[in-house]
Amino acid sequence: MAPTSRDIAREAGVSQSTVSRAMRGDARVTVETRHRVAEVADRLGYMPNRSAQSLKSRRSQTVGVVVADLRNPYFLEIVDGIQDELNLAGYRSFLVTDRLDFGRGTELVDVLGGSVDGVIFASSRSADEAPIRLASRGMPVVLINREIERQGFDRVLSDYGMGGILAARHLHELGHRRIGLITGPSSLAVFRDREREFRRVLAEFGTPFDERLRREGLYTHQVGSQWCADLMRRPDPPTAIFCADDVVAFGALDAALQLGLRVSDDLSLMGYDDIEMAAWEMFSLTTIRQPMGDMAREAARLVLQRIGGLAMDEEPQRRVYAASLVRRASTGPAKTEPLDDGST
Amino acid sequence: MAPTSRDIAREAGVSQSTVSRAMRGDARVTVETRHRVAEVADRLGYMPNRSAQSLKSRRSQTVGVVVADLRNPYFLEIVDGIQDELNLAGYRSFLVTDRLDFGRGTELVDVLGGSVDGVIFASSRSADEAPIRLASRGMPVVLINREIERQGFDRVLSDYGMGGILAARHLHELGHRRIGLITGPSSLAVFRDREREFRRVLAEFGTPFDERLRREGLYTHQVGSQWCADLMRRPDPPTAIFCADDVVAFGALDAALQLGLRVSDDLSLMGYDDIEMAAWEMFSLTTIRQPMGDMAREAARLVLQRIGGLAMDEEPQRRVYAASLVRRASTGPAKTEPLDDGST
DNA sequence: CGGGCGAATGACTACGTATGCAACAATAAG
DNA sequence: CTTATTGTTGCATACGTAGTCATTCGCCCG
Repeated sequence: MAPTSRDIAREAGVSQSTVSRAMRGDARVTVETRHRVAEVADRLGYMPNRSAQSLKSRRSQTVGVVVADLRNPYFLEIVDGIQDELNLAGYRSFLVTDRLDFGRGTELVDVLGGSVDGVIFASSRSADEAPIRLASRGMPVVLINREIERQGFDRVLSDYGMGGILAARHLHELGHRRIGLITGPSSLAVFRDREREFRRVLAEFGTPFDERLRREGLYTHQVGSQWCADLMRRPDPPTAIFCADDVVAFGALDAALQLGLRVSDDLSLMGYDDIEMAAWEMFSLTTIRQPMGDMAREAARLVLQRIGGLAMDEEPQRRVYAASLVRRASTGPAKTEPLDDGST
Repeated sequence: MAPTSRDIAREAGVSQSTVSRAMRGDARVTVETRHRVAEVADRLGYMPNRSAQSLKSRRSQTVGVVVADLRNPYFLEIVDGIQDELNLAGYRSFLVTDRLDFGRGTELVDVLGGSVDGVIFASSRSADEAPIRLASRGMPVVLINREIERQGFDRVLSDYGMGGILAARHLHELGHRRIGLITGPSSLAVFRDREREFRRVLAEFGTPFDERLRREGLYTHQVGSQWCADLMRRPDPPTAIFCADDVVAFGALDAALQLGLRVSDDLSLMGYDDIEMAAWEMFSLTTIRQPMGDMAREAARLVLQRIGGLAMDEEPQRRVYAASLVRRASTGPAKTEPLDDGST
C-alpha cells in the first residue's frame, strides 16, 4: 500500500541506498539526484517507515516523558519546556501519564521500554521501581524534583527547602502566628524537605508550628478546598495557610470564598510553583516560584547528553535551582494578633 | 547491549519463535514453557523491541493525537478521554501539539507519518493540509470539532449552532439587550456556526446584535481579558458578554475585576465548553457544555474501527453531540434596562 | 501394534531501512 | 596515455521480531 524507498528508487531510476541517503540529506548525493528523489517521493506520497529506521539505526529519536497528571499546570509547563528543547535537537517526546499506574510502575516500563532512547521522570507519584528498572537496562533516565535513594540518576531539582524558608519568613514578617499547612504526600522527598525547613524557621522565630493545623493530601483543587474549609471551621482557625502548590491554593481560595472569608484580610494564602494562572487578577496569588521551564529544558539537555554517548558511568549530574518569593495580593498583614517581632 | 529474543531463547533453551509466542501470550505455548521464558526474560531484563515489532507486524499500536495547545483545559479533557479509550484497546497515543506548526502542517505530516496507525485531530489551528495529506496516504483520520471541505473523514462534532442558540436565549431571558461577543477565529467553522445562530436568535427576539460589540481572537485568557476591558470602557458597554470559551471568560472575568465591576450584577459572563474549572466557586461560570470526554472516547473508537479493518471507502461516520446550558452564578438579570419581552 | 492425528516447538524468511564496501565515472596529475 | 584521486552510486547485509511452514513427539483408535 504505502510506497517504500524501493518504490521511490525504481521510479526515480536510482538505487534504494541513494533514496535513503537523499532523504536524509546526505552530502554525498548530487543536488540534481536529490531533487529528483524528492520530487518522486513527494509525488508518490512517500514517508520513511519510522519503525524500520529505528530498528536499523538503533535510535528512535524519541524521549519518554512521564508526568503524574496533566491536569495540574505545573506538569504542563514542564512538558512544554521539555518539548521545546527536544524539538530543537530533532527529537520527539512520548508523553505518558502514570495516573492509572499508581502502584507498581511495571506497566510503565513495558510502555516505554524498547521504544524510547531515554526517559525523563517529572512524575512524583509512580513507585521508584520504573526508573530503576529502566536505568538498570541501560536506559538514560533523568529525574525532575524527585529523589530516589539509588544513585546514578541525573537529577534536576528545585530547592524546596529554600522554598519552605522563604514562605515561613514571609508569613512571619506579616505577623502571622497561627499558620496552617496543607502539604503534599509526605512520601515525596520534596514535600518533606520543604516542611522541615518551614517548621525549622518558624521554631527559630519562636512560634513553633501547631501540629493541629497540618493537613496532607494530593495536590488537587479538591484537596485544597476540603482541608481549607476543615481548618477554618476550627474554633481557633489559622490566619494564614501555606499550600502544597498553586492549584491547592486555588482550592483553598475557593473554600474561603464559600465560607465568606476575604482572602488576605481574613486569611492569607500562599501557593507554590508560580504557574501562569497564579498571576491572574482574580487569584493574585503570593507563591514560591520555581523555574519549571528552565528546569525542564535542562532535563532535556541532560538526557540528550546521555543519549549522545555520555557514558552511563560518568558522574551523575545534579542541578539545583533556587526558589524565590513572588508577592501578590493573597497574603497580607495578620490582623487579629498584635505584631510581635519574635526574632532573636 | 540490551538482550533480544534470541538471547532469551538461548538462555531458556527454546527457539526465538517460542520466545516471541510466549511473550505475546500465544495459547499454543505450554504453560511451563511460558513460565520459563517469562522467568528468563525477567531475569535478563528483556524488553521486546517495539520498532522490530512494528516493522514486522505492520502496526505501531499507536494513534497520533493532534491538539493546538495543551494549555487550554478543553484540549486536556479531550486528550484524557482519548487516552482512556485507546488504553483499553491496548493502544498508545502519541501526542503532538501544532503550536509551533502554525502554517503549513507539513512538519506535522513528517512527525506522524509512518509512525502511527491513525490520527485524531482535535486541533483547530493547523491548516487543513495535514489531515488531507495523511488521509490521502491511506491513514485513518478522525476530526473532532473540525470541518474540512474534503469529504471522507470520520467526524465527531458538538452542535455549536445549538450552543449559540442556548446562549442567546439564556441572556435574552435574563433581560440583556446589549450583549457583547468575544468569539474565536472566524476561520473555524465551529465559531462561525455558533455566531450565526447566536445572531439569528437575537434578531428573532427583535434585538439584533450590535456589530460594535463584536471582538475576535484566539481562545486565551489574555484575549478575553483584553477585549472585555475594551468593551467595558466604551461609552455604551454591554451588560453581558458571550465568550469564545471558558478560558476566555476567565480572562473577561479578570478584566471585570480589575475594572471594579461585579460579575453578574454589573456584567453577566458566559463561557463555552464547561471545563472542570468552570465549576470552581470563584468562577461559578455559566456556560454551554459540550461533552468533551464522550466525544473524545467516540473519536478513539472510530479511529480504532478504521484501523481494525473498516475499509476507508466505507461511509464516513459523523457523530453530533448536543450542547446544553449550565447555569451558574456568572450570569444574572440585566439591571440597567427594563425587562422587555421582545418575543413575538 | 501401526497408522494417523493433534499439540508443541523449531527453522526460516521478510518487514523497510541504514550503512560498509565495492564499483564506477570523471578529473587531475605524472 | 596511464594512474591516482575524488566524488557518486549500487550491492549486499543486518537490525529484532512475527508468522508460515515443517518437524517432532506422544497418544488414541482401529
